[in-house]
Amino acid sequence: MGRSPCCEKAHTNKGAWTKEEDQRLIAYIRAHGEGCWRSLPKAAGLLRCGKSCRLRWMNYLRPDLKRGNFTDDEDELIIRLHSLLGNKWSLIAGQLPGRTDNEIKNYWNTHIKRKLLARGIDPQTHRALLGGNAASSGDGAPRNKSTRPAPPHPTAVPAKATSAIFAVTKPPPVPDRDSSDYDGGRSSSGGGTTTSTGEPRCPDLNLDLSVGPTPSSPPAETPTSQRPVCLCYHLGFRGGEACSCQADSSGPHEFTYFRPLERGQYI
DNA sequence: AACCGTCTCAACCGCTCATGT
DNA sequence: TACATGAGCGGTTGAGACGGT
Repeated sequence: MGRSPCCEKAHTNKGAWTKEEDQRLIAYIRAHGEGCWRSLPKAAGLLRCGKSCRLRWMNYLRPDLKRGNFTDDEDELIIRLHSLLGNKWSLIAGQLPGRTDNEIKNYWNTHIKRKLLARGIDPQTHRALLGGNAASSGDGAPRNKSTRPAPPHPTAVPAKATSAIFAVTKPPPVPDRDSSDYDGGRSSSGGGTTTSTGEPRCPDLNLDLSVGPTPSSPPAETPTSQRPVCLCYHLGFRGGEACSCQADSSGPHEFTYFRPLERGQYI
């Protein structure tokens, strides 16, 4: 629709990446960082579309990726985050160091949906399934080509509002492009969820739920209803486990805490 | 061993959003 | 302000792996 293709498709490879292509991409990014994806393939001598290079790097080649099975804790965290955020895979991935949005999305579709259904929970709404027909609401039949996109998540933030509402409290910018969580400002790797050492950074759960511009001026007696919300607490992490929001409350935000979820409780 | 159905996950596609001019 | 461009996101696809018969 009037938009030029992202690359000259006639001269690009498609399908699985070869080892040689991987090596070229890795070598190029090591030498030059993740610059302009559009021009990267040519510069790196790859017959690939820039998007394809980015995807390959983000989902497979990044050195900080955690390969292997998801742990039960990760399962539960994904479920809880999904109940809050809906299909915002990049946001969810941002809370799981070393995991990619694509990986989580696949894992959700292949494992967690089924797990929730087995628990009698609708994977889209996170509510108890009613009777026998609830499984029809976009359940574990991802291969059905007639499957329509799931309806908007009842508890999720509307897609358009995400950027305004979830103004993630970011750490200071790190100029080092080697640190693979660099994302140029908005990325699937999650607004800097991990440190360069791979440590989880719970402060990134300090999602600012206030509508409108990210608060930048000092809050003079911020009304409770307008305070940022600490989701760590809601997710059951407050109090030293992984959340440092409380410590951050000396900063510009004074957090409002959601009551934590109880065992077996979903939103 | 061969066939077939199912599952998994890397990759693609089309769209939206952010940014620059 | 409007438009162009590039980056990123989420849904979908398809090849290969796997398990059952």
